[in-house]
Amino acid sequence: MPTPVPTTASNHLPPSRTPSDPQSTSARQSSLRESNLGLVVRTVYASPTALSRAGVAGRTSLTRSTVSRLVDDLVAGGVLAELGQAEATGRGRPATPLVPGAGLAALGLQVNATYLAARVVDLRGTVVAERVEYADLVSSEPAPTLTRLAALSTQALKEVPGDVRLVGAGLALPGIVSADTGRLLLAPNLGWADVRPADLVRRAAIAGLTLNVGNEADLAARTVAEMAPGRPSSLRDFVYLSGEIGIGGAAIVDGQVMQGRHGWAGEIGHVCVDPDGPVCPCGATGCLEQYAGRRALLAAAGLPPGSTPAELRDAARSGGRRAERAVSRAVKALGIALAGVVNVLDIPDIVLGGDLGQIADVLAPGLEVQLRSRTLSARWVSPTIHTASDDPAPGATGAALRELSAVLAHPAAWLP
Amino acid sequence: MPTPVPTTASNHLPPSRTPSDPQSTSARQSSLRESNLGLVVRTVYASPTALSRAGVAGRTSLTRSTVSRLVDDLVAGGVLAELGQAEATGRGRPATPLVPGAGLAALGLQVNATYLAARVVDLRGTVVAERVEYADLVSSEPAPTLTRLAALSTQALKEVPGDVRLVGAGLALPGIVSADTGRLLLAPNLGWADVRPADLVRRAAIAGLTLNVGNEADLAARTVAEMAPGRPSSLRDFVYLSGEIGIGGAAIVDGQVMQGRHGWAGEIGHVCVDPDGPVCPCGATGCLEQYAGRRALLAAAGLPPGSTPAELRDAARSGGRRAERAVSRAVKALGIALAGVVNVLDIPDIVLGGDLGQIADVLAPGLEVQLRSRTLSARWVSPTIHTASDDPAPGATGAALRELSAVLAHPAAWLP
DNA sequence: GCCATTATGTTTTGTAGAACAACAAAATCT
DNA sequence: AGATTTTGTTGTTCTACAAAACATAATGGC
Repeated sequence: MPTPVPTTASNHLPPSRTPSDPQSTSARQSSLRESNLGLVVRTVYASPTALSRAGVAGRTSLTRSTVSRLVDDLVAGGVLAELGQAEATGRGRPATPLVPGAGLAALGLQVNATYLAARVVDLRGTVVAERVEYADLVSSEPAPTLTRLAALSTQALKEVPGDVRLVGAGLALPGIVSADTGRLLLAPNLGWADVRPADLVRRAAIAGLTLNVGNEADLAARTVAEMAPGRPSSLRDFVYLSGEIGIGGAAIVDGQVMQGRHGWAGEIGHVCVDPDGPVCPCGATGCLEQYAGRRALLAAAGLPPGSTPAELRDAARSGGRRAERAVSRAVKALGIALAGVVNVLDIPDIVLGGDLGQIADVLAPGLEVQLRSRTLSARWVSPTIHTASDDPAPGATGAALRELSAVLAHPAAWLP
Repeated sequence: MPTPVPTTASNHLPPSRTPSDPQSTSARQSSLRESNLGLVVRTVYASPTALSRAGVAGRTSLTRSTVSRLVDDLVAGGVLAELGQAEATGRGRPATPLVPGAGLAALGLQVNATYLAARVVDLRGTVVAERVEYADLVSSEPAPTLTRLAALSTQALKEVPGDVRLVGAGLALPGIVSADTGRLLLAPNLGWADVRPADLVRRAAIAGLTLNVGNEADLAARTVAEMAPGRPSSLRDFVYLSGEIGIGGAAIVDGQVMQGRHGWAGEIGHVCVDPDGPVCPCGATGCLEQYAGRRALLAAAGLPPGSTPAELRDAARSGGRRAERAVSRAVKALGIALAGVVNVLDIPDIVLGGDLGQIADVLAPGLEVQLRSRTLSARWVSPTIHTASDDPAPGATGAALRELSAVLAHPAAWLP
């Protein structure tokens, strides 16, 4: 059974607001060590090839002796591991390659309108265990749904080897979330409002850990920003669009999710695209969702509500007139909304995920044209559309990644 | 004459991108000291009342002895000063009040469509010297304009007492700026493109310092975020709108200007408000500027192009039909654009500056209604409109503040 | 095959900076 | 006047890193 870490599990989440000053707390000797532990860990994790102690010393400006001391502790704590086989590297004593440890992992859960998912991901980015269950959760009840999710989680946890320690549990939700109180304020498509998931999930189903909730798009965007824990992808700044029934979004700046004042940033789905457009359940008019959300797209294309995004894409590609019109209407709306975002945020890379990722190839060309003509910065940097990999439940992975990132940020808390 | 600091003057600007990891460089003993020096400085500066050494020790978790050592060095370097008179504070040995030093100051310059300005601001926020010259700089020539600015700067520097050390020089420009190369890429209203101001201003006019350029709205927003160097105002997160001929903007998150990928974030003036709206010189259609920029407002109100914002406001308040219509058209456009920004950034506080600040009282009521109906978060946090204080050249002050903030961030670099 | 060379990793010693504790200073309260 | 209280200073101890010497384990030249 995975062993929870009671002393540190509750306070390992970064504060809900991004800290402005580098160190707002006093620095003592131990902070030095903590900072350098983090530096060593991040250096090893970020490197595409396995580094040795000397390699880490070369990349950081630490000495070999210091790195050695720190690495020894990190290996003992399971954050790093020594790869036994020394690869032949020319002259000199062969190096001991260092890799992320496999002894620490995190649990990521997700509730979406069409599925439930539970995943356990370790520090290497390996999915240790996984359960996904498809279901229609539109206008569902929170309690029974979360009970089903807990069952999935329990099943997944049974598959986790006994020597793996769980460091945290996260839950991705498609709605407005108050991370500090652990409350889901509103999830229009689930029909949920003011729910505290931690109260409805048995503690045993999450290995006794505190359950940290988060917005689905924010967490899914993490899977784009990091290919594995601590290993940044080539995109450091991008806007992620999560197309489902509604449209969620997140802005990633320098690899970090932009939270905003309350953690509600990224609600691109309700940017106004046309003041005279259709009324949105949110109360405003002409919201992006009313043009590029799943329901709006399928309805405009004349497809039955149960159709898949792939069917829409195929219809548009094979010359279906209504499908083509629906797509070009969505492209225009996305172009207006995203151009505004690019102008305001200065982030010219857009990643399409969820439904929008699946129809990205019919959206991207027109969208790039729109963005080039509507963004001020296009004359210097051309906006680019990317497609997210089609993970069945990116929010679950992202929730686990968020928990694991706490280990990389402050490894000292997880050392014996 | 002010003495430049050659060894540190060139590299005291924060990197153009916000650093993601707290310490990406190795921490040694000296980093500890640097960090704590910064902590002490920020604690003293941020406090509304003068703190003693013991007071600082109480607020930070440093010991009195450590604070004492650090404060002694900071006083010697001019970053802090001891206030002679000990105020009676009850029992015990009277405390020595610590205040920001007056020995360090920065130069802030500004070029705008209607004026040139030069200011010297010290660490206490006192304007040591100032020159403002009004002029019509629409479609002007960069070289002669910057020569006039240099003359203003030279005059202002003459007024600076000899014992004041200048730590940096900044220039606020109304356009797209590439901070790392020191280049103004485009300033539509000045008619400037691809200008390197540092090449056109004599070094003597900026006391031999390197001239750091910045966007006017970004820098003006700093004057709202800080009432004095290191003293944060009550607003920690807000969107600043700088209404001039064009409309510039900046988003401030936790007291820091959001830069974006290239430092071009905040271009709210070119957010699309109506896809079928008028064509904008930028190439897009229905940009906010076409509704709420000065020219658009005056034209819609039927006032001559040379009119002031105050005249427009008075016309609208005294029942001028066309003026009223112009204002309500601008309110609607601002509402749509700002609602999008609030939805994406989760920053419900808006500060109106420049022309928009002057007509804020006729804009604010309607604008708040618009925002309440168009933002998703309004049901939990009501969006609020604020007005910036009517500083004649907020960009110049902000440019100086940015230079001074480098001293507060890394005081060690300025100690003897 | 043996020894120089080279790079990795460990041990030892030195040092900087903060905590801790004791003390000196300067006021108020009784 | 003496006890009390708070501020600021002066040693001493402790911790973590740097620097340098040393140990280790490979390759390469003869």
